Amino acid sequence: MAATEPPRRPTQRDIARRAGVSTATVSYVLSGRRGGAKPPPQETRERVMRAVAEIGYQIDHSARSLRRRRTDLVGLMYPAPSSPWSDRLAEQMQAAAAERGLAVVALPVSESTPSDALLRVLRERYVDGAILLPDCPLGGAELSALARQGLSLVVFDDELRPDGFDVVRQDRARSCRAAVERLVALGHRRIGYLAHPGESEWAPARSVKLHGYRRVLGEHGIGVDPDLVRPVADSRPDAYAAVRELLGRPDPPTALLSATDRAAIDAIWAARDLGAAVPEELAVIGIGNIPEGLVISPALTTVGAPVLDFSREVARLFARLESASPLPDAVLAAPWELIVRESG
Amino acid sequence: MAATEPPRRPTQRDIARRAGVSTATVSYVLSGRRGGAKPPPQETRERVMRAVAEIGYQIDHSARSLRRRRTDLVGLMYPAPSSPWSDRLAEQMQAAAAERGLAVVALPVSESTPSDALLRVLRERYVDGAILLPDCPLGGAELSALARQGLSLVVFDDELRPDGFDVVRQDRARSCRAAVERLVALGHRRIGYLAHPGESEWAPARSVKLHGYRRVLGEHGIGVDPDLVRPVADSRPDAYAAVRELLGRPDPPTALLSATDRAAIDAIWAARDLGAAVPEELAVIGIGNIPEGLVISPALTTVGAPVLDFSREVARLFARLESASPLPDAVLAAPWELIVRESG
DNA sequence: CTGAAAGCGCTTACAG
DNA sequence: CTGAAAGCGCTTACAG
Repeated sequence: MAATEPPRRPTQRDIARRAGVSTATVSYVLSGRRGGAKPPPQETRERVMRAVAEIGYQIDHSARSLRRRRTDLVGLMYPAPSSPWSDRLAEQMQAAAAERGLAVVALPVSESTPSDALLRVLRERYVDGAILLPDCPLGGAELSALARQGLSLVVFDDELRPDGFDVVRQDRARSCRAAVERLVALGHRRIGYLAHPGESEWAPARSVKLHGYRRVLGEHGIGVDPDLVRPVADSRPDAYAAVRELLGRPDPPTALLSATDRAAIDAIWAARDLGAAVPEELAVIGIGNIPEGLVISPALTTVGAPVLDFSREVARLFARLESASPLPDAVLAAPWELIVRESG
Repeated sequence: MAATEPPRRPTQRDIARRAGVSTATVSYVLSGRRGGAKPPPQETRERVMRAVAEIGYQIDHSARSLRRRRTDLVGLMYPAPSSPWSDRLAEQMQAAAAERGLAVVALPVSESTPSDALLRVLRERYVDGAILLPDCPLGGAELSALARQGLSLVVFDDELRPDGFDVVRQDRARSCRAAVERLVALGHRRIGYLAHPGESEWAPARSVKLHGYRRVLGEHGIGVDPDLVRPVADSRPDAYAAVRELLGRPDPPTALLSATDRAAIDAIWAARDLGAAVPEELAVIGIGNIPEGLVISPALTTVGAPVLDFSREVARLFARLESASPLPDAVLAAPWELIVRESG
């Protein structure tokens, strides 16, 4: 048996030997293309393909990439956990990539382990290009440097200036403020906030939600009651418990803004279970606009992208990837909106 | 300006030239290791590192991989959409990988575009190893072939025999049947099933849920009413609408098994909104055991892994990866369980 | 202590 | 129509 045989992947030399041709011919047959010249004749192709099948040859990605100066891989980087948005984008990228024979890898960056290894995937050219969802740990200078080295990049960010890479603007801060404005306009004065865990320590550019909450309250002369700001994990019993607790206070909030739709949904459950009518006794507005917000009753008022579609952004990445000369920088507008439904 | 300058990544030759050393020395300095010999002296190291910083050099992944015969990349393949389970596994893999200086890429395979390009990531050695969650589109023969070529593989599958790769057994079929058994034992005769879209066309090995549902009903002499089997998309208004419709029938189901916890949760919402008491008037059991099942009230009875932890599986992948000689095949038991809470 | 050289597995202009 | 050869950017045994 071959049990202890050292694993060696067959190479094009093995194919060439077996088919009685040169490695050049093997390569021509496998790639199907060949400069300007005609492809090898049918007979030769068959001999090569037979050898490939018999040996079970698979091309070596590293060698091909080194030689061709491209990896045929694109990445999607996003802060973990995944969401319907990152899932959808991955799916759309994959469809577009498949048409071109490229593969897509997802690069979830965990809050807990902001792995340097993950950034190396971009820096060391594991991929030819990438789409970066908001709040990935890369600064403008670094992105420019990557772009200058030929990496194709489409970056979701509301502040960065494009510089060799494209930027997608969502105006998240504006629409988060609109949500708080709405609650204030509805007459609410005690407005709670379900924060991302650790959000209060984030850089300002990242904590647009908390920042907008504070700012709008301030503008209306409403002080921020720190007791009404609760960090809760995404989609966990935390939010439910926090809302139970908030509603049990002597001076409970009458409205809640939540950094995530999932926590907002948990909040609605909690309110319903406690017999607090939503939105009459507790108005709830989420952030993110995930599809589940449509299912709960009352339907979730939220802030987010109006449609679950990234065709433009995906098209832009591939346009950059395929363009012979560097494309001019683009700014794509994909603004978030306040989506008023029933809960607030 | 360098706007039209063709992007060229600097190489170790550029560093060598600038630092006045050979490329061998650059490589030694950068890698920090050097066969048995001592590393270059401090002064040389500094010169090299200075040149690296000034030029903004980043190593080329393809070239390094080709030479070292390893990519320092591991993959996590799973059927899209992502779930708390795939997220958690990605996070645990990433933590373990980061300790070793490796990166993790996620490989979500979409039902709609079962991309050949994605399989190439495994076949063509983009990665050194991978963990495959259940229902990835790779057969036993193919997995064995990949393993024989030296790919390290840990595969979640209830049927496959390990063969150069390790297998994690969850016994999903058994525990799905246990869920139906429970409903029958509770006296239910009209038991509906919220299926994965397209599940009835899946291969038997993949449709363990539907199959278990049918089989147990058959064993108890309960005919399967096709009207009670509804395909619904994961986490979408579908499930909510389907349950509304089912409960409006003249002969509504008194119990529901759902292929996903999310749809089960939607079902509970729908029942509550219609004033049907859960579990008294409609018992609901989900499959998957996602954390959200704990939040809804009544808490979701479900089937799934009892704890959100993949340390053993992750450790096993890295053991394979790091072992000089091929490890003997392992079968890890990580059985799903019926987790009885309140909803059914 | 350092560098010249070979070679990883491909691709591709080029010569025959 | 086909093959010999150079070279992509690294690493590493080896010679000096």
